[in-house]
Amino acid sequence: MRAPENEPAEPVAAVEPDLAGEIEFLTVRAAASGTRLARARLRPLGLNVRSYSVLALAGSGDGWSQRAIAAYLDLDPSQVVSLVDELEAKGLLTREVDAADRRARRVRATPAGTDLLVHARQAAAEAEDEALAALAPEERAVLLRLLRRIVFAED
Amino acid sequence: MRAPENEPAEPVAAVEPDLAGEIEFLTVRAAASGTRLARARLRPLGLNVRSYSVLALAGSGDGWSQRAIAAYLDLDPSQVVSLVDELEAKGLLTREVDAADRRARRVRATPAGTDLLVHARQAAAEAEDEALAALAPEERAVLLRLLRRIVFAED
DNA sequence: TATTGTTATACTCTATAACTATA
DNA sequence: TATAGTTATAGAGTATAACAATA
Repeated sequence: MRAPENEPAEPVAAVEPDLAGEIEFLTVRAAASGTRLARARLRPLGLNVRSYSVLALAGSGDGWSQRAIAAYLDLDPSQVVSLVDELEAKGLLTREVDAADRRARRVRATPAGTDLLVHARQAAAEAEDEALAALAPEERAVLLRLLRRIVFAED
Repeated sequence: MRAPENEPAEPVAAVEPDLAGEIEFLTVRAAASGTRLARARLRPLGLNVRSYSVLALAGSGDGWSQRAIAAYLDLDPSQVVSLVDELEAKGLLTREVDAADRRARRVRATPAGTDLLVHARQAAAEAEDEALAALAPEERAVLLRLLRRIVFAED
């Protein structure tokens, strides 16, 4: 699967493929396979990757606004609405008007949501471990640091 | 954008968010923003990220089969059909029956496709450079090597 | 029997625009 | 005038199943 069987013995290409040398290409592939693994393990819990992410935020802090969730997850605020709707309908989180700013809604996990989150985090961790099986712990730490730099432009 | 404005002063969470510590989460975010940058730069050329990838393979080697393209790009073979259809209709590549295996089609870039590919590769390189602006060249090399290990399970 | 390409379908994810209620 | 949430819609990406031609 990693290489085509029909690579020519003597290349005559005017342009080399070199996609394997493009970080963008590899990042997209890594993200896709990681998402696939995570999705498979979260499905039995009734979650997908995005609803898991929202639930994880709802289960932390003291009530995220939907705007803050959208910013943190790099989603459009309109996408957060349906994710929160879905989780609220399942009784996994609550959405309450913020007394200090009545435009905003504070999203918090319910006890049931917190319980599910424990299992979901375990599932996500297993998926990550499987996706990164080729890397030693120190290498994973390096990767984590580099990705943080890209995503949050920090360090 | 990187952090919510309403992080509590004194956290009371039963479960920490910690998504920023999950490589899966960061990889998906990095892939999404990289794709966004690449898409914006490829659009004026009439390409999206996936049609660019297929064209890049068609412009290299001596005629990839659609099956090999699917395996290399981690796409379902049925998805390759419509991508090749689209590029063929634009005259950017040809699809010919393989004489040695009449089930297979050999996909090759036309001169017009090769010309466009030169500009598309430049556009992709610019998008990558923008996406990785936070990293020094040596760090990009490290990232590249780690991603290759994950995606191709090699090294 | 197995594989290549194909068609079809449904679902998930992403991008935009417009609207409402509050500030 | 700007911001938080909402609704609606369209497009891109992904997953599956079934089929014809060929091996």
